[in-house]
Amino acid sequence: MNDGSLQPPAQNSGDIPAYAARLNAPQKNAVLTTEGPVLMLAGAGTGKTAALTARLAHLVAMRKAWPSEILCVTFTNKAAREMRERVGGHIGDAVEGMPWLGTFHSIGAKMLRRHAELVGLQSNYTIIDTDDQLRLLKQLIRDAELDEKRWPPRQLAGLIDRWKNRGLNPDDLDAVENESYANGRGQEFYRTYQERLKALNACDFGDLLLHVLNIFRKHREVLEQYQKRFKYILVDEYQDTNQVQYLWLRLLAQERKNICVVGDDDQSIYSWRGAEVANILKFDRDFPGAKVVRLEQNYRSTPEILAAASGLINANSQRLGKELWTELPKGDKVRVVGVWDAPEEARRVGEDIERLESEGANLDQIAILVRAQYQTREFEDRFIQIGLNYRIIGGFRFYERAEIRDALAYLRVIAQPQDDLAFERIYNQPKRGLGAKTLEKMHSYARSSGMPLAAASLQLADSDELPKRAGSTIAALMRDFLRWREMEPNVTPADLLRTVLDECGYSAMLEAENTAEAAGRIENLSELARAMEEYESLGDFLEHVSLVMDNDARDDGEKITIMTMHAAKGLEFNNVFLPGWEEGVFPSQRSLDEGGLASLEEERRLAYVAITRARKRCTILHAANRRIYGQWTSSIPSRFIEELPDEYIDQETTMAGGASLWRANWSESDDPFAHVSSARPNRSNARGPGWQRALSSGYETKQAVVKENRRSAASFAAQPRSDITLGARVFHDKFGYGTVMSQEGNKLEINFEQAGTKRVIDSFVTVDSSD
DNA sequence: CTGGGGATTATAATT
DNA sequence: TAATCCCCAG
Repeated sequence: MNDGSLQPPAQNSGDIPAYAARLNAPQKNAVLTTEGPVLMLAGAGTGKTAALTARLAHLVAMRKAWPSEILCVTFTNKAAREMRERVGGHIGDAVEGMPWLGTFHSIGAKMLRRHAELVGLQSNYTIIDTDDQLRLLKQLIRDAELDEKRWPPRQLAGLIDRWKNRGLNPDDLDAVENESYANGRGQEFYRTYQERLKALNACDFGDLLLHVLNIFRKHREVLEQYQKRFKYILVDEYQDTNQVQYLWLRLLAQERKNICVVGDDDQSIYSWRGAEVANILKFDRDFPGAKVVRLEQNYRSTPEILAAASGLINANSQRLGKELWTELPKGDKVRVVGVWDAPEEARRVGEDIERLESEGANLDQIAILVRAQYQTREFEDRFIQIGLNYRIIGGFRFYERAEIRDALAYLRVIAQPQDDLAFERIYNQPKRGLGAKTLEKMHSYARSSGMPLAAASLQLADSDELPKRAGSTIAALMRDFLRWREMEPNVTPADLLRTVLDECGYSAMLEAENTAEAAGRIENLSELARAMEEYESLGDFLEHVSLVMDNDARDDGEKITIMTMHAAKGLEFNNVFLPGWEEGVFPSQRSLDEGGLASLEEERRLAYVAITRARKRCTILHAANRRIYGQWTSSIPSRFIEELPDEYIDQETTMAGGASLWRANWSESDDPFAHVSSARPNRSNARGPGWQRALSSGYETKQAVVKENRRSAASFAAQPRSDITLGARVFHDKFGYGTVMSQEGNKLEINFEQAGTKRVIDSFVTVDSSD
C-alpha cells in the first residue's frame, strides 16, 4: 500500500550495504543468490534470522521487488513479529508495505477473505478455535446417536485435523481413512462437519490453508494472480511444514521458482503436529537445480556444548548432514548429574541456580527445559520454598480463560449473527434462566427453518412454543444484540465491549460473586478491553484474537524460566538445566512404545534442540526414582546420556552409596557388558549402561525384578511392601541394620545404625526377623 | 440449575 | 496423584 516510501539502498562507508556487512560467506551466498530455488540449511545458532532478513532487505534494496511482492511465511506470530522488526531495521518504513509477511494461517486467512465466496463462505467468516471445533463435533456425534465413549469427539477432531493437514477433502478419503472412525463413517462426519461450518459461515484453522489450496486448484486465474504477484517467496522453519503448506507453496512457486526455504532437519520436532521432515529432505528434487547453502558456523555455544550436541545427533540416520563449529573460546564441559529422586533433582538445580545468582548471573539467562509439563511441578514446589523467582511458559493462555472466551462470544455474535457456537456459549451466561430445554427447541427450530440459532430463537420467542418467561428473556436478549450491533460502527471496540459486559449483566455477575477469583476475572476483562484499544474495528480485533493467541506475559523483574523443550526452540540462555533424562521420561514412554525408530529419532532431535539452547553451561540431570501419576517409578539414565561423547562430559553423582548401583561415571573397561554397548549407535532397546550397571551391581537377587520390567522399557511401578512397617528393624546390604522411619510408596527412610539416615528403595532391604 | 461424587485418564502445543 | 468430565440426585 505504501510502496512509494521505498528507500534507496542502505549503504555504509564502503560498497557493502549495511545489511550484508556482518554476514559470513555462506550467509552472504544465501542472501545474494536471489534467483531460483534456495535451500538454506541453518543449524542451531548460525544466524538464520540475520540471513533471512538480510535477504529480504537485499531484494528490496536491489529493487528486485516491491515489499508487497514478497511472500514471507513463518509459523508463529512471534517469528513474524521478530522478522518484521528486524527487516524494518534494514529497510525502514518500507516494511509497512509488506502485507504478505506473516504466519501461514494469517496469510491464508487474508487470501480467504478475498475469495471466500469460491468456497461458499462470506468474507466476514468466523475462525473457530479447537474448543468450538470440539463442541461442534460433539453435537454431530450426538445427533448421529453414536456412543461418545466409544468414539470420542477428540479422536474425530484429531482425524479431521490430520486430513486437513494432508490436504484431503472429504471426497479425497480412501476406504482405509474412512474406516478409521466409527466403522467407516469418518468421511460422513467430516463432510457433515464441513457443511455445518459453512452454514455457520465459519472455518477452523485447518480450513484457512485447505480452502485456499482448493481455490488455487480449482480457479487457475486466482492462482495465477498470486503467482504473478509474488516475485519472491521466503519460508522460515521449512522442516515444520505439513503437506498442505507444502502443496500451497509449491503451487505459488511453480511459475517463478524464486523460493528460498530455511530450516534445519535436525530440529524437526513437530511430526506429531503434522510436520513432514520429508519436505525439507526432498526440496532439491521438488525444485531441480536448487542451491543448497549450509550455515554451520555457530555464534551461540561453547565448543563443548556443540560437540556434545553433535555427537548425540550423529546417532540419527535420516539427516542431510551438517557439522556445527565455532570460533568461541573453550568453556565448561557439559555436566551430567545423577541424583536419587526428583525432589533431590529440584533441590540440586535450585542450589546451582542460587550459586549462579550469587556469582552475579542474570536470572533471565537461566532456563530449565523439561520434556513434559508434569515435570515442572517439582521445581515449582522447590522454588516457592526457597523463594526463587521463576516463570513457567506454556499452560494456560490468556485467551483460553472462560471469561475471555465469554466476552469474545458476545462480540462474535454482534459481528456475525450466524455464529451459533458463540451464541450457544453465552445465551445463558450470565444465568438468565434458559436451560437445555430451551436450547433444544431453538436448535430444532433453527434446523427446520434453516436459520442461524440467534435468528431462530427470536422468531421462537414471538411464538407460543416457549414458556412465557423464556420467551421474553430471549426477546430481551435479542433486543440487546440489535442495539449493540447498531452501536458497533460508532464506538471503539473497547467501548463496545465495556458496554456489552455492563448491559448483559456479566460484570454484575462477577461483582456479586465477591471472591478473589472473580476479582481476577474482572481484571482480565478490563485487560482485554485495554488490549482492544489499538484496534479500529471489531472485525480487525476478532481476526487478531483468533489468529494471535499470544501469551504476552508482562515481565516484572528477573526470573528463571521453566518450560518444555519444544517451547524453547529458537531461544537461547547462558545456563540451561535439562532434568529428567531417564528412559521413559526422555525419551518419553510413548515414543518408545509407539512410532518405532522414527519416533526415537525425533526425541533425539529434541535432545539436540535442548542442548543447543545453551550458550555457556549445560547441565543434564537424571534421577533414579520419580513419582509419575502418583506411582513411585524407578528408572535408568536416558540412552541419550550414553550417546554424548565422553570427552566433553563431566559426570557426577550425588547419590548415597554412589559408587554402586547408580554410579554415573562408568567407563567401558570396567563394564562387563562393554561389548554390548560397543554396538552403538542406534540401539533401539533400552540397554544403556544403567542397565548394565543394574545387572552387574551384585544385587543378583533383584535381577528377576529388573528383567521382568524390561519389557515396559525399563521403568517399573513399584508396589509398597506390606511386610515393612514403621519402626521395623531392617537389613541393607550396603548400610547394615537400621530402623524404618517413614514409608512412601516403595521408598523408605531408614535410620541406619552405622550410616545414618538414608532413603532407600524397599526391595533392597530385608526385614530383620532375628527378634 | 447446581453440586457432589465416581470414573477416567494422563507428551509435546502453534494457528 | 490429581485434574477433569459426566451423570444424577436434589
